[in-house]
Order: sequence, then C-alpha cells, then structure tokens
Amino acid sequence: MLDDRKLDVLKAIVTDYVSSKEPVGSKSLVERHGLRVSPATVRNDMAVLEEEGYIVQPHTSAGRIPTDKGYRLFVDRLATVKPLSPAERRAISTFLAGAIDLDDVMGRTVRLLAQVTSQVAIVQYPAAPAAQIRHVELVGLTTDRALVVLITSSGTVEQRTLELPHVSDDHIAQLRALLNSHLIGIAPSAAVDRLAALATDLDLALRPIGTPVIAVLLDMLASDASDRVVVGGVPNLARFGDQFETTVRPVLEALEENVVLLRLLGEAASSVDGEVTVRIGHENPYETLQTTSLVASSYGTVSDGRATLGIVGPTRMDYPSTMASVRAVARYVGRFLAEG
Amino acid sequence: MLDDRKLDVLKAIVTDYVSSKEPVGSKSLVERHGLRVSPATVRNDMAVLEEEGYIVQPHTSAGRIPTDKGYRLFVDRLATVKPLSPAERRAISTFLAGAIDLDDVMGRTVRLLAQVTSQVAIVQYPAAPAAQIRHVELVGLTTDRALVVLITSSGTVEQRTLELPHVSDDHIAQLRALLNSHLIGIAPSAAVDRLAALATDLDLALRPIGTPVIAVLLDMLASDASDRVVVGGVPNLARFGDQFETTVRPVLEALEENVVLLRLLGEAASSVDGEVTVRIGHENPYETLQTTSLVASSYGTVSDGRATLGIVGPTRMDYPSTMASVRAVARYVGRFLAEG
DNA sequence: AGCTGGCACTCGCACGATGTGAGTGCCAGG
DNA sequence: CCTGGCACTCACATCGTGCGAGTGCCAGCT
Repeated sequence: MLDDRKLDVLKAIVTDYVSSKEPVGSKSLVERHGLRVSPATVRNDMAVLEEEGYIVQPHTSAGRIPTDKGYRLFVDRLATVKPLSPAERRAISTFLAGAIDLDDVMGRTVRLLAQVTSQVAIVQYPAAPAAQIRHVELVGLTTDRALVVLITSSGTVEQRTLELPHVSDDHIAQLRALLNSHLIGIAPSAAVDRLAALATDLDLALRPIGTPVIAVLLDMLASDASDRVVVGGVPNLARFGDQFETTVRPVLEALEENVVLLRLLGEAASSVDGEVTVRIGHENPYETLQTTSLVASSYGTVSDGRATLGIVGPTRMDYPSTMASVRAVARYVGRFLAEG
Repeated sequence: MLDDRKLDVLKAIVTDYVSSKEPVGSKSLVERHGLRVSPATVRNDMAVLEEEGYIVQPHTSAGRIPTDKGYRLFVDRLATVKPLSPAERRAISTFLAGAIDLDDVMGRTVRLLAQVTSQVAIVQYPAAPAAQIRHVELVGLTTDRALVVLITSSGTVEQRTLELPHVSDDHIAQLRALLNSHLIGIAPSAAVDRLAALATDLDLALRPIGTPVIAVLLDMLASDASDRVVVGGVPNLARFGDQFETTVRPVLEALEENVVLLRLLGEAASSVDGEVTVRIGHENPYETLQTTSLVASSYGTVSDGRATLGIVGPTRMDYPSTMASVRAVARYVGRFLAEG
C-alpha cells in the first residue's frame, strides 16, 4: 500500500512540521529534501497518505500536518535514533555525581531529563521489592509523641510520627530492641506476618505503645515508595505559550494529580521492558492528555529498584532526539543506582 | 490631596477591575457603586488620581485601570479584610488532620493554600533552630556503603548515604554508640564543636570510618531544612491563559528556581512579623516577577519552627480575600505545628 | 468652591470587502 | 507511472468604515 517513496514523504512531512510548526506543502517538501520527483508526484502521494489517515490538511488549500497515526508510523518505522551530542553525553554522565541520597538522585534526574529534552519531565521513585529491613528506629519526641523510622537495605528511609500514651524511655528502648530483633534482615512481605504475630503475644507492659507502633509499621510496609513521583521542567511549557489549550493547560492539570501521572507512567512502562515507549495523542489513556505525547522508559533493575521515567510534550515533538535522551537518562540512572 | 471620595473612587476602580478584568469607566462606576455624585464629578476625580499615578488608561478613550501604586494604596488603606466563608474555614481546619509527617504537612499545606486562593502556592519548610539531636543512626547497606540518619527533637529526619572503606558491623556499632553518647540531647550548634573534637581523638580503629561519617554529619548539621520549599497549585495558572506573558511565563520560570523562591519569601517575611505582606508588581525584587504580586506571611514560632508561606498571582488579584486566606492558613499551620 | 449636564472629540475595536498567494486536484502528454 | 500545466479554493492579511464607550472641558447651577 505504502511504497518506499510514500514513507519518505511522510518522514519528510513529520520532520519539517516538527521544526517549522507550519503545515508543509508539496513544493517546499521537494526543495528541502532531496526527493527526486516533482511536486505533482508528491501531491499524489500525499493524497494517498491522507486517504490512509496519516496526514490531514487543516483547511483546503493549506499544507499537510501529520496525524497521531502518522506520528505513530514515523516513530515505529521511520525514525532513526539521533545520537546524542557530546554536550548531552557529558551533561548526563556528570549530573548525578555527588548525589546525597535517593531524594537527591530523583531531583537531579528529573532536572536532567527536563533539561536535555526541553520538556516537562516525570520521574517515579524506584520500588525495591526485594529489600530487606535494616533497622527500625523508635524515638520519643515529646511526652506523648514518638517518631518511627524504617530503614531498608536499599537505602530508603521512611518516617512517621504518631501519638502514644505514657511514653517511657525504657519501654521505648525495649520495644525498639524487640522490633529490631524480629525484623532485621527479613523482607517486607515476611515482616508483615511477623509483625502481626508480634502484636498478639506482646508483653502486657509494652502493649499500649506496641500496638499503635506496629500498626504504623504495617502501614509503612504497605505503602510503596514507588507511588511517589517528582516533576520538573515545568518552565519548559512556556515555550508552548501559543498552544496554550492543547499543550500547556492539559499538562498543568495533569501534573498535580499524582494518581494520573503514576497510571500514565505505569501503563506506558508495562508494554515493552527496558525500551522507550511512546504514547501519541489519543493513545493516551487520559482524555485531557490526548493532545500531548508521552515518551517513557523504565529504568533500574528489580534488585536495585525499578520504576519509570519520562517526559510529556506536544504531539508535535522531535521524537528521535527525545527518545534518545529519555533512553540515555534511563540507562544512566539505572547504572548509577546499581553502582550506588 | 486625596479626599475621601477620591479614595472611594479608587477603591471602586480596583474592585471593579479585579472582577471584570476590563478598564472601568466613570459611568459604570457610578452605577455599580452607590456613589452619590455624577459621572462628570467622578471623571474629575479620576483625572486627579491619574495625575498622581494611581490609575492609568490603556488608551485614550478607554476606562482606567489601577497601577501598582494604586493597588498599593488600596491594600494599605482601603482594603477591608473579607471574612472567610464557612466552607473555607472548614476546609482549612480539616485539611491537616491525619498528616503523617512533616513532608505530609507541607504537602497538604501547599495544596490547601493553592485551593483556597486559586493561585500558585509556595510553602517554606520550617526551621527549628533550637532543636536537640535525638538520635544518630548508622546502618551498613553494602560492604562499602553506609547510611547516616540524623533525627532531631523537632521530628525532622535527615538521611545521607556515603561510601566507607572496610565496613565491619562491629565498628559501625561502636561508632554509632559513640556518636549517640556524645550527641544526644545537645543542640546542633554545640554538636558541631563536639564532633570536631571527636574527630581528632578518635580511636585509631574507628578513624577510617569515623572521619567520613563525622564529615557527613557536620554537613547535615550545616544544611538547614528551611532552604526547602514546596510549590503547589500550578494548574491554577491555566486560568490566566490570556495573560500568558505577564503572568504564566514569569511564574513558571521562577518556580523551578528554589533560590529565587526562597529569597522572595525571605524578603517578604522579613518586613513585618506575623502579618501578611504584599509585594505588588515592581515592588518585587525579581525582574521577571514584576508583573505579578506576592502575598506572604510567616508562620509558626521560633521554638516549633518558623518559616514563610505565600502565593504568587497576577497583580490584578482579589487582595482582600487572598490576604485573608493566606493569613488564615499561616495561623492554622502554625497552631497545628505547635500542637503536633 | 464644588458639582452637574451637555457637548464635541478621540480612538480602539468589531465588521465587512478585497486581493493575494500558497497549496491543491485533475488532466493530458511523455 | 511521472510530470508540467492550469483552474480552483480558501485562509489570512490589509484596508476602510461606523459605532460607541469613554473622555475633557465648559458654562451654569447650588
């Protein structure tokens, strides 16, 4: 149906439209690319491409612009991965040096991704399901409040404050020792059972403080770090001031809905493992984002923590470069997390 | 110079312009407010107000709009604090219930503030200079990496990972005990001296791991939690799609510069203590934000942690309501932090 | 002295007509 | 199957026009 030349034409249309932001006509197409045919021929090809739904003309007597379907074909079959510039390579390989903790790594990653793609970046916290519990810390803060800190072998530190009746330092120390002796070195899933058992045959003296603390710990074990996301590069939206309704507003609205972002990333990552996934326009599961595209990739390994990162931007974006950048950042962050 | 009626006229102009977004003329002014004079009289007053720089007309035959100076006079002398609606009161007083930790409190606060003001909200983490050190935790993660956690009496938990040579669990335990015995219960400022002393006469066996750990601890003590800010309500910018250049773009650009936000809040809060501060247009220290206004207030107490929160929006905003909301949120968060 | 009604004037803006040009579809010939 | 030619279409920019909201000023009234 679509011979090579027609594919070339589509590729040229996408490329030109992405860079010029304007509908592209047959004449300029032939000029700017080395197509060895006449505009009239190209016009015939374009008519076919339009019939097949890969391109449309915004109005009669205007050039063509790619449809979501056109971008999809472009991404699947026509895009050649654009190698990163040396400056980008350098930026990526130095950006994470000196990161202090996981929060810092996530923050740096999202800024890096936003910078190299010039889009809005989203990074999900890695989930390390195989982590062991390293330490449970219990600290009295005031007479009736305490702080629970849970430290895992993957280096995550989670904290909660809770109210306790009659906190005596001695009881706290006992409970801390008890918890640690039962929990250290075991996996969170096993810890849940262990804690439940512990709660029932708890020393009577410890029960008043032990019960709420165990409840909080169970809650902490249930909550997954990977339901956290960080967002960056929002100022990059300023470049799209002209397409306020189709790009800026939907992204702004989605950004503060963590749930939306998580499902977006999750859905995108679930398809192909370790490769860059692209969701173009209407392919997105969320209606408000159907005028935008998502480029995402999972990163990390199951043992060191695995999650997804990506960018959101207008459907008219430079897919080859963006995909290359997202892939490079994902790989680098994965490597960085593995090395530590 | 400005008699009561001229002030009334200015007040009416500000009120009308804020709600209608359109230059306001003498006739509609007289109609919509109970001014007991004729449009001609109002026109004379407006001429004077314009001469004094409180209002301008965008073009010769249009109504007047307030200048920054006009808004300033309005805020200082004319605005009557608009009482909060019952719904707002309810929202404010329930929003923080069930907060899990400080991060959660900050996150909820920024969302609350963004919601009640319908603007972009900024909340600075509270600084609790008088906090005591409650606990130092040191956990080996892999053979050559360890995690340092610093817990203070104000409930803040700070964590860092670092690389260590030859980590033996025994040495780690020794060092942990040593650090805690020296640090627990003392203020961060004193801890700095104590750590420096500790570093010099450290047991030779502990020195290889003790030195880097102490360095990290000193760094953690030096870093202040109050240099963290959270931002929320960015989607509210979508309402200002028409004023993209004067409102959306500047705010977007400022948002990701934590330094800018911190200086902005710091400068605003430093003026009057515990009251709402307003920076209108050119009064802002940052050029890019000179088409926007900042409404801020400090919150909390020195002992429980003190910081600043506020909102950024267009100069044409409903100052009375916004100021009331900011003040209410600041007070409520302060109270919440004090109660725990 | 201050307020008011009247009046001429200004000028941004919405509206409609016009012309231009980029781009198209189609067709006959190579 | 490609190509040059040609008639056709329309979005858009340009220009002119009329309207009306709003103004400044002035003479007269209180």
